[in-house]
Amino acid sequence: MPKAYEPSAVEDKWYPHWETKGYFRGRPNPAKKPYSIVIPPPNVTGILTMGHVLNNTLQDILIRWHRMQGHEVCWFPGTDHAGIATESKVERMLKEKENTGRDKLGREEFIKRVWEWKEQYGGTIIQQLRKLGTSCDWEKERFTMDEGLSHAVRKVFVELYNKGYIYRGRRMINWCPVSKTALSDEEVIYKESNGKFYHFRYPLTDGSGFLAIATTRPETMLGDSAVAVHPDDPRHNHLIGKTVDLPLTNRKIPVIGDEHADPEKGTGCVKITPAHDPNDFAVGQRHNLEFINVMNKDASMNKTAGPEFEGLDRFECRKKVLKMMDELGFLDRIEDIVHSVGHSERGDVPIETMLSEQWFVNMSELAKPAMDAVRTGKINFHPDRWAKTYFHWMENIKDWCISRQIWWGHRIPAWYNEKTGETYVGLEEPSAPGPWRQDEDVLDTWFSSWLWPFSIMGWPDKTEDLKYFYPTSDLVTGPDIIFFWVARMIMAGYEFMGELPFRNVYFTSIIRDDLGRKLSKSLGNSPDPLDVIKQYGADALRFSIIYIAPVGMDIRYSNDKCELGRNFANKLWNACRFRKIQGELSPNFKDLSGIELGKLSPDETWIISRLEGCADSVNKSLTDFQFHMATHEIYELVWSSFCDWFIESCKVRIHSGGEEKVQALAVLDFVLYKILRLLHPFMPFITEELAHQMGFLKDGDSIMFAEYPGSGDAVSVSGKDVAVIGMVESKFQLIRAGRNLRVSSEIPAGKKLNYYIQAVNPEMAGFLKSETDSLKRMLNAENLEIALEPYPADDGQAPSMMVDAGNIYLPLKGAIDVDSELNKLAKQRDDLIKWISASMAKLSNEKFVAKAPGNVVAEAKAHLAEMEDKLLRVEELIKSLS
RNA sequence: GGGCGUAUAGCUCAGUUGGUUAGAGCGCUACGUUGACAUCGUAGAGGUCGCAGAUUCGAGUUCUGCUACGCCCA
Repeated sequence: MPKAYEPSAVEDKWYPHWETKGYFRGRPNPAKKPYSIVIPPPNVTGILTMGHVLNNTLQDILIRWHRMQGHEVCWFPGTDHAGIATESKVERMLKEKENTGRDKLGREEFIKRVWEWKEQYGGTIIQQLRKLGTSCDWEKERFTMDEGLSHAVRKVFVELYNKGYIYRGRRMINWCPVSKTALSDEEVIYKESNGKFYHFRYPLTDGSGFLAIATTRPETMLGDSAVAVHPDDPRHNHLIGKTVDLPLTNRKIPVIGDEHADPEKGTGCVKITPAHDPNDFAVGQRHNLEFINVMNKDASMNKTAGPEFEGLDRFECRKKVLKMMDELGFLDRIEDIVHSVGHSERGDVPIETMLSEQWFVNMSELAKPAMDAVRTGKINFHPDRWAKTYFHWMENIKDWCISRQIWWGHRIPAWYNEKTGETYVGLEEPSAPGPWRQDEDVLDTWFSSWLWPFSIMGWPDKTEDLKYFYPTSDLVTGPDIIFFWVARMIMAGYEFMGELPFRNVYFTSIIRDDLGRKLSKSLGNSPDPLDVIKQYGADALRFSIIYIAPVGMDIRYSNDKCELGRNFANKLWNACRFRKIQGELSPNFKDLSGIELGKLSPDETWIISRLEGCADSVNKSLTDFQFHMATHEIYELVWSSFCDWFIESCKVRIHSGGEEKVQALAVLDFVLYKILRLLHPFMPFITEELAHQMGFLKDGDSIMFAEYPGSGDAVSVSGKDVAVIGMVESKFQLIRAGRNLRVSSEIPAGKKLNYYIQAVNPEMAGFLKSETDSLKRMLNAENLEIALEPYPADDGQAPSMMVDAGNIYLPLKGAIDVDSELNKLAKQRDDLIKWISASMAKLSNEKFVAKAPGNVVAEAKAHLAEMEDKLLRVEELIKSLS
């Protein structure tokens, strides 16, 4: 074995092996319990990001953990077609490479080109996920535009239409002027921006004065159809019924009374543009106003805006309107404000709200069972506070705008009869006499994603997979898509399957850079996971990112944090390397068969109990989705308990040879194999490699299917063991004190020393004597004297340390700094006195004794006794020096 | 404006139903290549747990208010 672990060759070897052997396959098997996860489908255009790394590592941990527990496991992978993103990406490519585009090519040809692009470049991320070690059942990979999934989309559309949930209507929608399509409310991102409040005067037609209004969007005044004042506002309500001459147009518009006008805000007058603002739309409906659309689809001004403005971009138009209003003397003043402006997710420009004919889903009925499921705990969110966010959205759920004015996606299965105007919605083109024209629009990508948990399994066919693997077990995803995806999947699950889609939802943290900034392409602070894998190894990346992920908060990540995982892998590697150097594998490594448990050394009992405890709490942590805690447990077990203490102390037993060595090696093997299995879900590659290198597994076997350590298989924990384990801990504490004496006396670690130990009681003396060899080795001592008496004064004075097991002295033949030694002891004495007096005060408090639980009082008493005992010992040490 | 969250060591974070002297990793200091590992070892320093109250025998932990920062929704 090389001195350092080299991940890349190992990773490149095992992944194809696992995959070609079909180890990732999940097939319905009535003899086993099913466990399934559907991947949150990444965009087919996407590449692997740190967010995917975190998300998919967590899923793989759950998947591998359950697989090792003997469940029939299936992780369903795939990608979504990301309508707007993919379409604009391909269009950009076409423009650059061939100087052509969507409109030049025509619908059919353009879609053909997108498919070609998808076949050639799409799904990069699927290959990249393999580098991470994800054990998805790749034979089940699906794409949201596959025929089966498309059929599911059409079927759902038709069903909801027939139920009256889907309708077509002219409503206020969010419009992206760059992608030139409608968006759902969720796709609008509000950003705090600096803007201006422009104060205008509109002249009353009767010449009796002006109405002062203010707007952030002057260009929309061209579409104003009223000015509203509050009906109870004494300043203005006498004007209701009059008209104003809308400047820059030839229109007279009415002054209306409506409660939308807030007397507290500004002048109390507000301009009403019903075709370009959702609130004004409502006012327009109430008062039967004109809906005047003044914009084109690219947010330039249209003919209705007037000849002077037609064709101008909305921001150019704003400038022109301002200039002209100023010249007319109608511009009062301009005020700087900060307000939040809706931006389009993809185009990153301010969206337009406008009136448009679109398809919608009425969600109110769908939401009911979905809310019940979370409320009654059929579905659990982790961390559970996300349920509050969920309920807030669900209780205020709005109709979902699902039509998009793009070509890449599922075309809406609606046809219009060009003669009769009749609308037909169905799975196939209508056969009735036409001519029929199919709706031009496609559906929101999420309208296919929300079916993912069952469409991926072949719905609407009643497949074996559906029967066995649905509902899925857990879902792992980001909280940013709780509305887009999670909530809608729950609704779809109940509506179409009559059942929940998953039982647990784990919301991941959001990854930021080490300065706390969001990772983004434009900032250039987005590490490429493949580079990280190359540099540190996939196991290291996986382990590190889980280890540093705080519970329910954002992760601060930087590549150098992967050193933690890399070093840990190397530590494990070298522990195994050490074991290999000692000789052949023990035949009873699996279960210690043939070794009499009563004959285990105290250290061996201790490490086995540590191991069992760790396995228990790792299982518990994973059950509670506390991944971070699980990695900390294992890290501590391997590095500290196993390597620092157990391996070091067992060396003396190995070197002594004979039966002791045989047993020591057997325990080492037993523990190591368990550690590898415990760690496998987190670090799949190195654990598989080491399990084979060590000989724990035969050539044809995989650690993927080895039994996961758990509480059922404890080798020994009895009352006697508990006492032994406590003594072992005391021994380690004593060793630490002895080493401390060496360092503070500035004696090189390599120099052999003599120690004198005064044990705290005969039992401890007996134990320490039986542990002389291990103590000597770990203290690097030449000689060790263990007694019940204090260090004899006639040998001169000696620096000492007091610990639970007793006092340890470092005889230095007079070379002792009595003053500093006395200082050290005095400090220890003062600390003890402080604690004792606090402890006594507590115990003499009658209320404490009366009200605190018995065990707490007993513990406090025991503690006090212990402190008092220690104080006596310290005072004796001080006396011996002075 | 409404909601959610966070504040503990220089940094990033743990800290179970309140109960001994509050922990880890990184960083820092000193020493060290002793036959697994310098991707390492040994030892050490470092915290009035954001502020102010309240409840309690007892508060990092519960409650109220405040401050600061972050996210979501309008």
